[in-house]
Amino acid sequence: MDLNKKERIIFSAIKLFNKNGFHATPTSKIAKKAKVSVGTLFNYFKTKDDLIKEIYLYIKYHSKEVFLNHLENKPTYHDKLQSMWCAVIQWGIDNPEEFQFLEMFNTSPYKFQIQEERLLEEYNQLRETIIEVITPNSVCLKNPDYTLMYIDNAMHAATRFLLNNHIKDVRSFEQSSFELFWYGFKPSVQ
Amino acid sequence: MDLNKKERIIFSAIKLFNKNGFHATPTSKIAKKAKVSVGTLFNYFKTKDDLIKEIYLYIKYHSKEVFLNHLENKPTYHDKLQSMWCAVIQWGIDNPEEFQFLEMFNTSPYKFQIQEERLLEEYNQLRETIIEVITPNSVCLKNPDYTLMYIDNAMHAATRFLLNNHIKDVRSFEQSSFELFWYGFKPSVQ
DNA sequence: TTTAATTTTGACTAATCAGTCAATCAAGTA
DNA sequence: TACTTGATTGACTGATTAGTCAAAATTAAA
Repeated sequence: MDLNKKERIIFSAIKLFNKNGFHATPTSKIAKKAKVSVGTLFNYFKTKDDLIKEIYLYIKYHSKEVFLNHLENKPTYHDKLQSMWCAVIQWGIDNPEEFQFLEMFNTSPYKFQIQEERLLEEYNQLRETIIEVITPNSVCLKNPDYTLMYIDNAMHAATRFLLNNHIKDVRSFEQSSFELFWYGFKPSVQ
Repeated sequence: MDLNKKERIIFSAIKLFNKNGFHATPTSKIAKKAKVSVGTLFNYFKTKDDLIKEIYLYIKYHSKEVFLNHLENKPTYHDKLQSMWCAVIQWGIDNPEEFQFLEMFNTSPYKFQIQEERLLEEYNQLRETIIEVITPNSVCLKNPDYTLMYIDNAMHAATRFLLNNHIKDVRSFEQSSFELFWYGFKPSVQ
């Protein structure tokens, strides 16, 4: 089991799926891009659907620290969220292909085929932590699961905007996008 | 040109694409579900890719009023946005299949193949209106295009949550989700 | 009713694809 | 070196698919 080879297949597949979609990306092209034979690809992944789902899990496992690491060691919950906000955006900048793949996967029917216990467990831990962080806000408490999803979505939107447009000053964008997220639309009273 | 027949094909396709994805939905199945022959399907749509893109445009044209209609006739910009917020959520509830299709299409490579002048123009008008509405907020003015996308995304997130979870009291959810959007995370000072 | 024009049909085709497997290769071992 | 084990290969296959087209059905016109 050559991990290097397996990862080469995964990364080639991510790029091709992003470019052509799941339907217009034959396994033969993935294998060619990964400099591997079709036979090898099917040694490492049972089926094409399996490959797609494994890519998702791979990215999820490799990116989850991004969330958690930045919730600790900050005094206020404003700072905790802001720190996570910036970290997620930075992850998107560093891994644009993985980011785009996640967006595509999450809106596809594959999403509902994922039932990975270990992943759910780890993310449940993340869930608890974030809920703890947002607890001081009464609105959030009404429906913590919605709030969780709302946060995740807002970070994704910011990252997507940054990736699709040419933003020169990332730091400044992180700042003002978080400000909109944090203060909302109420005209600021300053 | 039987419009009824064309719409039957479109709606059958939307449902099948949502269920199985673009790649695993043969045109033969779409035709069968629409109670039409394959030949007829290809009479109305040049290719399968063409069908997919036409569905997107169809939904866009048929849903754009939802945004605009609710920005007028409200006194404050808080009320305008809230009115739009509720209208979009209601549209999602009334048209869950169209909603899901849009989400799938928007994250797919097809998105970048759309270059419909007329649509861009109509949405540009919407863009101007919303920017006018949000102008009083200084944060939004820094990057109005981001704000626009942020609003759209937040409404989508709320709708998606409502569709994927069993929310009994829609009115109350509309209220509290908009509150989070409007006031942000800052602990309310009441 | 007859004729002409238009729409619909579905069997068919050419192309493509996921996945297989016997043969080859590479690495380790004695 | 000779043998064993496991990974790799890519030509091949059976199944599936997008799209065609000549014939049939339907509609409109005369």
